[in-house]
Amino acid sequence: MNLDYLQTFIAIARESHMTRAAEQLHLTQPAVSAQLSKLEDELGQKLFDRTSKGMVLTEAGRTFKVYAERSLAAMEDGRTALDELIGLRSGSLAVGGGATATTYLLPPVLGRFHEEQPEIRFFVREQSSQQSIVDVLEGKLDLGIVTLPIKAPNETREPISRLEIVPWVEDELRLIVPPDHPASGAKSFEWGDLDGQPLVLFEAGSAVREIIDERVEKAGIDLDIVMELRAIESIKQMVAQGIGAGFVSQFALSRADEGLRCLKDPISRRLAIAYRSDRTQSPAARAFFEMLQSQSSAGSDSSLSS
Amino acid sequence: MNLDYLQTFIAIARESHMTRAAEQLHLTQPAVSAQLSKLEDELGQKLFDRTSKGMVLTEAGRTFKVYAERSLAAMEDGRTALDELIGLRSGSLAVGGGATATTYLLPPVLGRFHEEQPEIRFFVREQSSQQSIVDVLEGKLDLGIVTLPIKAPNETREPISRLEIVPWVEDELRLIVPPDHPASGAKSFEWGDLDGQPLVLFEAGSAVREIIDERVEKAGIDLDIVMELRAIESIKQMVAQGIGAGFVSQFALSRADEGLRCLKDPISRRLAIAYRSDRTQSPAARAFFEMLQSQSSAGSDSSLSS
DNA sequence: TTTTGGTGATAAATAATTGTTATGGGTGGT
DNA sequence: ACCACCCATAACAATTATTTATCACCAAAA
Repeated sequence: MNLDYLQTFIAIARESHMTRAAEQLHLTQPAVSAQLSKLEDELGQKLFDRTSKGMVLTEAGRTFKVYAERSLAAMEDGRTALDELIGLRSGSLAVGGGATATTYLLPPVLGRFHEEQPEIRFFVREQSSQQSIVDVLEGKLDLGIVTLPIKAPNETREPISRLEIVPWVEDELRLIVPPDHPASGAKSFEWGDLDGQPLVLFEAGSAVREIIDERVEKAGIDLDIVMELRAIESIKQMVAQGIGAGFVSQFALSRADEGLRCLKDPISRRLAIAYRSDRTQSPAARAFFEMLQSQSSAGSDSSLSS
Repeated sequence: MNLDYLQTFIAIARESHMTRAAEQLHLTQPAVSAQLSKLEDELGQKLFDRTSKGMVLTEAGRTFKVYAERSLAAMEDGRTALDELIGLRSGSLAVGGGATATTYLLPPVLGRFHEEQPEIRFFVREQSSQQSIVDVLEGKLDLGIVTLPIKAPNETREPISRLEIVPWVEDELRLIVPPDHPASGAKSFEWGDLDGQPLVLFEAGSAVREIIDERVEKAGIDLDIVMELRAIESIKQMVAQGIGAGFVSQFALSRADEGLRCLKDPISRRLAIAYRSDRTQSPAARAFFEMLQSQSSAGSDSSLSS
């Protein structure tokens, strides 16, 4: 059963005239005649009475017309819905990332995107890079903002082969210290300065924590970790309260020169965008991905709010 | 665009597997593949991501699926609606007729029909035979109960050629007189008896009145028409009140032997069923027509209530 | 009455679509 | 490295749709 038949049927009903309907449909009259006959055969009932003046709907025809129009309208709506997806006039976007990304990097970009495409709905999930990778592989996320290097996950059976990792922005971790700390006001620090000092760190398992742990081990010092937290703002508050020093992303600091840098060996990390290259990206995801990339190259300042 | 494509699309989405979908559809895998490709080409977007494990809906696919199902459901509903028409589980029926038919003849038949086909809706219109003919020709009525002979109408441009007139029941007009009338209790009358007598008759233009007028003229007598009415019951009431004698259909009388007959030349008329033979009769109309015919042959008694 | 103009239906040839069989490329598991 | 399974593609066959030309029919006009 062809939907064109329904279109033809509707046209004949509208015109009450087969030849005129044929012209409108850019078909010849015999073609229309054949289409209608097939439709009638398939439905088992005559839809029109043929008169010398034209076509008159039978009761069956009047009854069926409603449903034919409904069916065609549904298809038309479907086409429109797909066009809206492409035109970013509808659709949704799921993005995952760590605390730094979701708290400081994504909001300005999301704000700008939302301004341009107000009809797109967002889902932003703060979670570990590992979890973001898994979710991207399983299709739960369109895009994941992760810290490099990534480790292959073992919690999923999805193949990792087509996971695309595109480097995004470079981040540097800075040491922040309480106001009454000896190093307060300094521009830099060395690992030896931290030996035995009380520290407030991200909880184990986070990407930031792993970087710190690795550096600490290399420096051969002992840390006095007095607190493990999940939120950057919490760490900043704890440090301000004098509980200890802590490491946070440069993007979490209001001024670019804030925080102490490790001069000899800057604690840098690269954030990347992860997605499945073997899955069709929704138009919204593609558009947002491109905005992410243009933002990273344009604004090298810490806020990214350009 | 073929509706089978939508069916195929739905099947693939349901199975997440093209080959399995093909089996269910009794097609080969390449056929299904081609259908999906055509659908995707027509919509301008990929509906599935092809993986080594099977098919995964894209956002476009998820979006479109809703509309595809809606379109298919509408067609299915349309088929069901047509089947219900045939099975007399839905539909409507418009019948027109004169006072005798709509008041005394149709009710018992309609009652029986409604008992058998309770889902059919009726429209019964009491009007002149002329108007019924016009309405049948214009498609406003499925069937018309008319008094023979019919005259060609000139109020419509519809061709009269295909108007089918099927004789139905024979009716006899009887004279009814007031209780204190000299002829009260008699079985018959002659036209001479009515000369100068007060009479209560149907209004001019009705089929019954035309028959009476014709006979009166032939008999060469003068009538004292004191009242013209439209409803049979009104005439009976007026006669009962002693206002004058009147003519009514035998079917309007409770007993078959009631009323006075014109022995020498019974005032008979034939009622007929009119319909357009060049229009498809709805299943309900056909069924009702057949019931009308079987009733007329079966019950020759005055009530037709068998 | 015959004629004429307009209706949709039909026949035959052609065009387009659809389906099948056979095969290939790619991916993931053994 | 191979195998099994997925879908895509190619070539051919079958089916379906469309066009052109023509017909039968009806109604209105001559």
